[in-house]
This record gives sequence, C-alpha cells and structure tokens, in this order.
Amino acid sequence: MKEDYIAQIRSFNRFYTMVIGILDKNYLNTEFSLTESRIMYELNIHPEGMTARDFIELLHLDKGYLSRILQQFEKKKLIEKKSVAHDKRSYLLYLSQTGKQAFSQLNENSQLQTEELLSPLKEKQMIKLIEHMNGIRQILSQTNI
Amino acid sequence: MKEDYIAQIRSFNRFYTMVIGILDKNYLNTEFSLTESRIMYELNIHPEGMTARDFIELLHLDKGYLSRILQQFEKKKLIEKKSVAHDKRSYLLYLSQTGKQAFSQLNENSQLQTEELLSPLKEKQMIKLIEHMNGIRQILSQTNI
DNA sequence: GGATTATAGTTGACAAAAGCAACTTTATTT
DNA sequence: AAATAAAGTTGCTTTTGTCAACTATAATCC
Repeated sequence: MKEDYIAQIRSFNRFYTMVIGILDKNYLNTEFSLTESRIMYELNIHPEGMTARDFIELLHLDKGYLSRILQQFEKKKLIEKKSVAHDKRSYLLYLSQTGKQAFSQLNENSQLQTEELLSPLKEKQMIKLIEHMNGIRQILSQTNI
Repeated sequence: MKEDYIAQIRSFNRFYTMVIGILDKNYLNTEFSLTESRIMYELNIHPEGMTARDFIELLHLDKGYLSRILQQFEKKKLIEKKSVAHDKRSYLLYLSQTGKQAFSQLNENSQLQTEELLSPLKEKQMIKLIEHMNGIRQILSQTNI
C-alpha cells in the first residue's frame, strides 16, 4: 500500500530530524546560528557573489530577517558589498578575508564533530552510507522537493 | 580520505535539512508547532502514558518550555493527566479523545502532503527509497547518534 | 530516622529566531 | 510619464526556546 510507504518515509524523516538535530547541537556553542552558518556556507561556495534575493530563494528566508543578519555580518566585517552594475537596488555579497577565516573555522569544527560521531563506522560502512545517501538524492531529484 | 566521506555526508545533511524543511512547512498552517506535533505523535504511540521527563529525554526539550506546552494541551483538553502510583511529583500523560482526534487529523494531513510531494515516484522507486533509508538507519544505529 | 541531596515539574524573566507589513529607492511595464 | 513591481530596510510583533529560582516529593546517607 502506498500509505505504508509514505508512513515509512515519514518515520525516516522523524529519525533523521533527530540526527540532524544532534549534529547541529554544536552550533549552539559558536557565535553563529544555524541560519547564519548556512549563509556563510553559501557565500563560501559562491565566490562570484550573491544578492540578498539569492539567499531568500535558496534558504527560504524572510527578507527582513535576512537583512538584519547581513547587517550584523557587515558590522563584524565578515562580508563585503559591491553594488550591482545595472541595478542600484541590490548588492553582490562576498566573504571578506575575515569572513573566509571565520567560515573555515566553523566548517572545520562541524567536520570534526561529524567525524567524531561517525567514528565507530568502518570505511566500508561509510561508503555504503554515502551510497544510500546518493541514492536518496537521486530518487528525490525526480520530485518537486 | 575520511574527510571526503564526512564532507559528502554533511552535504547530504544540508540537502535533507531542506527536504524536511519543505515537508514541515505545512505545519505553519496548523494549530500545532512542529514540537507540539512531535509531542502529540509520541503520546499517540505511547498509549501506556508518558511523563514529562520522558519527553525531555526523547525530544531534548527544556523542561520549562515543555511544561508550558503541556499546560496548553491541558487547557485545550487534548491530554489527560493521571498521577503516578508511587511518585506524587509526576504524572502520566495520555491523549484524550479530543487529542486522539486532533492527532489523527494532523497525521492525515502530513501523510497526504508527503504523499503528494512524492507522487511523481513509481512504486519501484519508492521501494528503493525506503531501502536506502533503512540502510542509513541501520548503519547509523552503530554510532552514538 | 532525620538531615542532605536529588528529581519532577512550575513559574518568571528573558533572549533568540522568525515573520509581517509599511516604507524608500530604483527598475520595469504599459 | 504614470503605474506597477522588485530589492532591500525598518519597526513591530509573535513564536520558540533558554535559564535560573522555586515548590514539592523522593532517595540517599550517615
């Protein structure tokens, strides 16, 4: 029955919500919230610059909320603004040197923490885990998610 | 390299955070928050009753926060309290008839919404998806997650 | 068995995270 | 040129979550 499949998938979602929750716990001790970290992450992988709009669409953020986060980032000199050529309303945002450093620190911590939690796994299991993850991504890519 | 595996796993986590986020969006239109829904869910699968402490451990909630949520639930007559035999400090909590009904509604909506998002998938893909999910659960069960 | 310590849950005060709507400025459409 | 739309900001509010102090009961330990 289709409902059973869905129920199982929802069960996995509940389970994985907890997994992600545990992995995210350590953000609580850092200077960045989860959302701020995601913004930093996106800035890092987009060295060509991003606009506020890009973030709003990518991370589904409220524009007022985002605006304030970016203001903070600016105050802390984590980002740099560059006005867009033909549109004076928006800016391209980049990580500054300080920002790159901060992100790198953040990223490393998160990497280490994940590594530690997964340390009981043998290499073979880790490879299997990643295969499953890629399988899920591939299947879900056919939906509207 | 181990770091590469970890990086891939973290990448999946970011991806799946979005998936869960999309699936959870519809809670915004209901009378229950995500946390409240999780509490209702747990109450539903534990007809033998649960104490506040159980929730705190299971869902990692602050006890003050939980206390207030449960007060609300009581006011709405969604739950019933029964004092524990040999401990006057705690209560066993159950869904009331009203609560069961409310949960059932909630559950059905969530089921339908998930079903809709996954509707492009053929049965075979859904089975494969669930296999991957079970694979992940099984592997992660060997860690401290 | 009485003092001490621990646990369950409540309450008050507060902070962080997020959402909403009105607004300004610049672009686009008609 | 006027009307409409879009990008981002600001003020205000709500929701969500945290922390510490407190009450009442239970468990532990001389």
